[in-house]
Amino acid sequence: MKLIQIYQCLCDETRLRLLHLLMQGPLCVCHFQGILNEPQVKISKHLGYLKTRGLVTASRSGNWMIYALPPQQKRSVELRVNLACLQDCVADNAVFKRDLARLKKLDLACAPAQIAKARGAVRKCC
Amino acid sequence: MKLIQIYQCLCDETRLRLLHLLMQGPLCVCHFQGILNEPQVKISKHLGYLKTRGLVTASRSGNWMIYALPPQQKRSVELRVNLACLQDCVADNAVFKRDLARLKKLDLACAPAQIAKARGAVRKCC
DNA sequence: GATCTATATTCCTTAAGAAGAATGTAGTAA
DNA sequence: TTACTACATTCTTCTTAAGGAATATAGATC
Repeated sequence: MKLIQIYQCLCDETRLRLLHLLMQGPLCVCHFQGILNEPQVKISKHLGYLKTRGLVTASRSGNWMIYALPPQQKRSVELRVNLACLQDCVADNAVFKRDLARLKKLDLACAPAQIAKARGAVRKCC
Repeated sequence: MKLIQIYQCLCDETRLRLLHLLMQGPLCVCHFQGILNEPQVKISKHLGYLKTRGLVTASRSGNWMIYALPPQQKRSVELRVNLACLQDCVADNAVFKRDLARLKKLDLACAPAQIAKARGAVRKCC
């Protein structure tokens, strides 16, 4: 069942944090590293786990891999409902709030690669 | 985090079916056996898993163990939201609908022990 | 006390998952 | 070509989990 796979993705804190951040828009691996402050392997493997189960998509942009949630119209009902649910549940959580705060700071210094490129932002954003 | 434990409970189909049935009210192990058509060990162990993580409560009534969701006011926000979410997600699923149908049939022949007792129902309900 | 019933626990096997170290790779820059 | 950057994969170790067979236990019945 598809639903089970969603729950499997949701039962690890690192993955919850990744998904939570992705709800704000696409990001590349180095952004996650900076925000979560976790080693690259760990981030990369969890993103792979999410990708295998269809919860995120990946696309390359130069050296960067851009991860994103599937486009709205492609999200299953189960995914949509559970993402909303997740957001409710972690709204007051310190870790998740800090992640969001860091994301906002990051956005000022360095937008996601897609956007950064469009803006002609500095190359070495990560 | 408490939320993770909830998701851990939700990522097995058997446990989803158990929780889904419990949303209709308390049940004992033999009821689950009949409805899910799964061996006793399996049911019992999954109920134990749920109990350890606080998603269900257990109380003895004679030979029977009655399992139930925690009373409404004792359910965490996370649990409440996720149970509602689960109910939405499986509403159209054949397996879960069949479980509900069987539960209703079961109720006619043999109410949960608590109720059965109160009604003076036949002893050997399981 | 002996037996039966409903349920739990233990033991075993197998598989999946998490984490880190080391290494590989695709694309960029010089 | 060489070197660098961002990321992925492989290998190993450890832990958790699932399922079934066999056995144990608590309470009811005789």
